[in-house]
Amino acid sequence: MILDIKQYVSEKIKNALRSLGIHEPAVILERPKDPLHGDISCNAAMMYAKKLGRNPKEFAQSILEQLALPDEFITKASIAGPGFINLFIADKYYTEKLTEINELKGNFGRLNDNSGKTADIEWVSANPTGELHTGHGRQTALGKAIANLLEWTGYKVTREYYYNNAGKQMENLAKSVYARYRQLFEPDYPFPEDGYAGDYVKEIAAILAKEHDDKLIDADDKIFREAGENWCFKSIRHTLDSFGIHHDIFFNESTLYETGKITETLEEFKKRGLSYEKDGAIWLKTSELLKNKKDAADKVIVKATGEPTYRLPDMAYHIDKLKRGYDLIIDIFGADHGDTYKEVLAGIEGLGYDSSKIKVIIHQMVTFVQDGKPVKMSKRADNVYTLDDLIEDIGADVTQFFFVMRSANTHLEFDIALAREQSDKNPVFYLQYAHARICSILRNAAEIFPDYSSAGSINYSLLDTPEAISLIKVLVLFPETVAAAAATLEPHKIITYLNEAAENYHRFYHNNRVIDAEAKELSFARLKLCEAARIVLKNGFDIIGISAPERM
RNA sequence: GCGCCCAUAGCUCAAUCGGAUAGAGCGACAGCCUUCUAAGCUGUAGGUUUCAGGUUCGAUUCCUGAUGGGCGUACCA
Repeated sequence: MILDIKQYVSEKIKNALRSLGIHEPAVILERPKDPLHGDISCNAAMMYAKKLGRNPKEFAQSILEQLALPDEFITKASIAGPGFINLFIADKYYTEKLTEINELKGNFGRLNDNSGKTADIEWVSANPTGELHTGHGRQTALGKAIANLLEWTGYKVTREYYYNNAGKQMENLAKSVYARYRQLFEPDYPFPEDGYAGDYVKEIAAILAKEHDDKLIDADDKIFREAGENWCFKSIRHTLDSFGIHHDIFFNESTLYETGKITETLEEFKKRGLSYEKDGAIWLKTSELLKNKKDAADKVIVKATGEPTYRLPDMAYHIDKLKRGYDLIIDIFGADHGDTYKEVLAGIEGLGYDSSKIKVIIHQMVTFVQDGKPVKMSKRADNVYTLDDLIEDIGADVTQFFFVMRSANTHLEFDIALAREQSDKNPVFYLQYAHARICSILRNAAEIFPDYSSAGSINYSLLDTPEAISLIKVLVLFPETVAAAAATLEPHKIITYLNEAAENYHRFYHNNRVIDAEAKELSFARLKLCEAARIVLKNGFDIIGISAPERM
């Protein structure tokens, strides 16, 4: 018996509504918060009673009569509150679901809602002008989890990094490297006022000095730019690597120039009368293109110097991504980019492209706190606390978890002291501990019951304690949790769910002795439940991007 | 000024498409280890969901306004 209980119930209620005169009934099913309200509740009576001029509770009764309960899967039904229909599902349904979990293992929770579709997610995309710092952490972690989440719903996912090694910022890096290099020979040589102050620039300069001594003092900017770029990019990739992130594509902005896509886009704007010249620059009529026209000013897309501003290549880039034919395109930015992406989307829409496939995730800023006080971890200071430092300090799992545990559109307070804590206070360990605990039991079981792994049929009906039933009910919800999290691109929903799963497991463990040499049949059933719990936790960890330790 | 985001327990945050008695963790207090991992479990205390209206059978959720905070408002990205 493998069936989707929600679909079963939904169809049944729809039929009941049809026979009561509702032509195209929409049925919304929910899981009540209170277990006393059953396993599934339906608000159809309240939704339709008014249209029919009937009392909701009385109408609920009519629906109930049409349902002909109890049946094989629904053991009990009741009407409660203002007119909810509450249904109680047979334990048998849940216990047999365990078989499904244990068979699917690492695939339990994988959906095929989007199989055959492709998605592209572009994130991090920091310019190679420095190391990744803690401010990059949130989007780095979010992108990692969201990419996983999309894969779990069936998408074939391309992970992409937009790489910009041209422009003013890079020149600035070149000048900064040059100044540091020259200072090695002339300590009084001035450092550019807005140069990159980080120590890493000195490190780059030192490498150049070691290789070339002072022979580069009159050398072209290019050599300093390249040295800087290479060093920074290597550093960024190293950080991503230690975070377990691997991009499939590093899309170099310069290719947009080389292939003529920038000029092409610009010409198209001109042709459509969406741009004009003023003060030597080319302006885009963003005030007309933006949907929210209030106070929207036109923006420069080509500076008086002839160089495009970031907007133009960004638009050409998104057009390129659209043309690649993905079903879904995701960008992740911090709140400081909140306005600019709208200009980019408005621009490409102005050129006739459909931007509805592009979903932009804007996450709010992160404050690092220690002992209740904000801690500065900015890039401006000479001694920078990098993302690498953070990972080294608290570990990749904790870093990933803390950045992903809150909804992206709310400000994140990152408690660095709590994150450092290798104890029960740390919410990551609560989850991982549950996993390690299960692994330990399974190891013990292998010794005590050598025949467990080859056991034939399992008597799941022995899983009849409230804790066991409650745990199973939570485990069964994993696939729909994945669907819900993916639908809104919110991986924190997985964490909220995993907390509930872990909590239920710990309670089960505490009240139900798993291994009992005197009660083999019961032990086997409970071990199967443990395995299922382990699978769900592990799969959830895979999505949010943390490890599943077997020992702690 | 204008735009976007946010406001929920002492603190950090959840809350299913608008659902029933708003939930966790931390902190506080009180219990549970001669049994499979106590990084665990159990209990107590803690709320006018910032405020004022509106829509609805029903609002933390949607709408309007106010207040407070974050981020933008570049010929930087």
